[in-house]
Amino acid sequence: MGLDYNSLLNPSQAAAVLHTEGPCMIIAGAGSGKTRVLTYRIANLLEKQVNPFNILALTFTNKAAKEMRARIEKVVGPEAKNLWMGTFHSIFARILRSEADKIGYPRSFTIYDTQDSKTLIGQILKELELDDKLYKPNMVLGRISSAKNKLISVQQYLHDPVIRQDDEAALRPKLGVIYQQYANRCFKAGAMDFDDLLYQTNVLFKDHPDVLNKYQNMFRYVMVDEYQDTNYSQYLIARKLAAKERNICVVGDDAQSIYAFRGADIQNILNFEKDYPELQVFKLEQNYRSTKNIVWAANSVIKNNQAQLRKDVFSDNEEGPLIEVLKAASDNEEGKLVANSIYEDKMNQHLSYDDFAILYRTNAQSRAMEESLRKLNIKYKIVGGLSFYQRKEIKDLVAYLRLTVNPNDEQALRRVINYPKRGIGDTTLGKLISSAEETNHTIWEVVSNADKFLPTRTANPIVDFAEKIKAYTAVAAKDDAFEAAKFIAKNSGMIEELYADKSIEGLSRYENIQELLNGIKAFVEDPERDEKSLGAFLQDIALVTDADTKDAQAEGEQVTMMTIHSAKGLEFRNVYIVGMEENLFPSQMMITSRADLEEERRLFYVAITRAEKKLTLSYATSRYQWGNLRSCEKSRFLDEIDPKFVDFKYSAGPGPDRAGPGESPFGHVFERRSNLVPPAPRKTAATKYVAPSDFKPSDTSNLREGQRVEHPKFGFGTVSKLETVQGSTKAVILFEEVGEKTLLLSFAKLRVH
DNA sequence: CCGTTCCTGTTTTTT
DNA sequence: ACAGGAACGG
Repeated sequence: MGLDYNSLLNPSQAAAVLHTEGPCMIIAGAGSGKTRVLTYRIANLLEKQVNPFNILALTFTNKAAKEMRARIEKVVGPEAKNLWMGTFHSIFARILRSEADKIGYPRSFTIYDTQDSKTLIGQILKELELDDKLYKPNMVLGRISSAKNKLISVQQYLHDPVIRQDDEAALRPKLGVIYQQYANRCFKAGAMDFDDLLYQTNVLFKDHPDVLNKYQNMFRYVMVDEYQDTNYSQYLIARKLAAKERNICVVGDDAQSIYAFRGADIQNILNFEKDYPELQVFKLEQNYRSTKNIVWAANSVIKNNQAQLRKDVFSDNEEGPLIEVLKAASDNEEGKLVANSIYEDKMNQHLSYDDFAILYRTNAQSRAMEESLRKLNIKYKIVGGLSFYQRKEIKDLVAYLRLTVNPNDEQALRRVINYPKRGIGDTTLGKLISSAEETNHTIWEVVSNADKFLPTRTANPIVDFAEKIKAYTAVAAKDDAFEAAKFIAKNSGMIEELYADKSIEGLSRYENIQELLNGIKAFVEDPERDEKSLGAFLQDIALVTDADTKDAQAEGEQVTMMTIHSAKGLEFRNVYIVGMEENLFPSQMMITSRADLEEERRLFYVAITRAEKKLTLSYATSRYQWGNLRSCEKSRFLDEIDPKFVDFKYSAGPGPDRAGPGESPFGHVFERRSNLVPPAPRKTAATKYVAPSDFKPSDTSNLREGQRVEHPKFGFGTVSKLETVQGSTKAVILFEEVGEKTLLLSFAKLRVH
């Protein structure tokens, strides 16, 4: 065919595409045609008669992989189907599956999702009788996860003096023991968590050079997308695979690194330069996506970060409108302003709702937006949040399927051993578990031989259950995934149970099960799948996220709503970034260290650069949080945008607010004084105290006993006692609603009346 | 063993 | 506000 890359691409893009042999790094600014370059680069390799089976392309999401494969197919035809393309997790899950026996796992190992992991950790904490105030499953899992991502084994963890000191200093000396237990239990259950998929791949490659050799010969060309978001474990896999041919190409943008919390390490970019001194670097700096104003605004924000590679992103597009900033009195009003703005822009400029996206920092923010959009009859879809596969009824059926494929799967077994109810309660389960511990058997071994461990009376239902599962396993061995799942759904009694529930929720649960079965049917009927077993299906869905599925079933025009994290790699004509407030964006958890704050700023940069034509930012001066109203300050990030590119629009209030960004650091103080902006309605003002949005603490240094004060949380009260100990003053205050409280004046926010 | 009520923590992001 | 877990009574 002979593609003329020089006419299809700009000079730096073309250079990156034409470089095929040896290591290369492409620094790709936002909107600089990165996917285009990757697509043509692969097309170029195929044109040079490289076998598609010899090309490995690792992407960040399944969706990105799917998209790229489709684009390559358009250029080179059906050959594209044979490329190895997918996320690190899905590609190496597939490889681990075929090599499982070499590292002692069953071929049909289960993949534990985050919930499974947390539940298991909770169980271990209970068994070890540890204080769950000190050891929070979330935090423990985070610690284990980061150890695995740095390839620290259980043994290393237990013996490393630095780690031990850290844990002891944090008053959590048992973390190593928990890690050990957790790893043991996963192994016994034939289960890997997300991090294991990478960790065990490293183990496999390290302990079995012959296996590594096989894949080195297979993947003669390795490409890694979103390289700035890889962790050490991923970095090492890529490096090992490419060690022989050294044909490795990584693509990334340090300014868009937003997954440090998950172990991503910018260090990997620097490591890369050390590992491959002969490295060729290509910089893509022209942004084709956004208007000049958007690109300039984004640049002015990211300039505030210290840690970054030098890069000059520019745009030759039109200048476009200024960045609009909306100020609202409450989260609900923010929703209204955004919904109205979307409606107006759509009508005035004849756009489709598909052209709009609303981005936020946390999933919880979607609610206020949803309500406002519904009121204006604007259709929307939410990407992310809890996915289809996280619904209770789906997890229940999937647990049956998992158990069928891998009876040792402890979390699946616990989930369904008494669902539908069959008289196996907590006490019995407890006995089963302790029997398993004592006799060093897996729980399944005890369950399937329950009559040997328990009196007949309690053993009977358990034996029946085990027989059922064995029967399912037999069915799954000879039938495809759909036939097996259909049989299991019926035979387990789940269908019957859900069908009997005629409530609205019950109906939807029933429909969800049908939908899952339909999904399995589609999986089995897909002509491009070579394996149609239940095990293959489970492997597939374990790594599918909501962001991957939802988009496929796009129905009509819809506004898209999602977190900024899930918006990565996407683009929309008009973008709204909502909740631009201190402690929300940047998140409260991220403002204590410079590195964290810089990651938040990169996140803001990612958000800004999603927009093609128009960007709107919004914030609210008060917001419901945990059921009560809090007042909020506007985000420091708003002040970081060069004011030249910003147009401030306020919803209401005393004319234009003159305290523009950058001009007055005290802007918000004046804003709060305006009583013309009413706070959101206080529904329960009579019974429950709500802090007014203009609450401002007074100076309490002259506080006297008997004075009446107001507290943002406790409401009104009277000072009954004051005492000073070691320079700090304590006040005992009798509140009208919550009774007596002792507060430290230096911390308490009090308003004197 | 099962169902109810009460209490708790949750909201940072995801493969 | 809300869900999920613990505690308690039947």
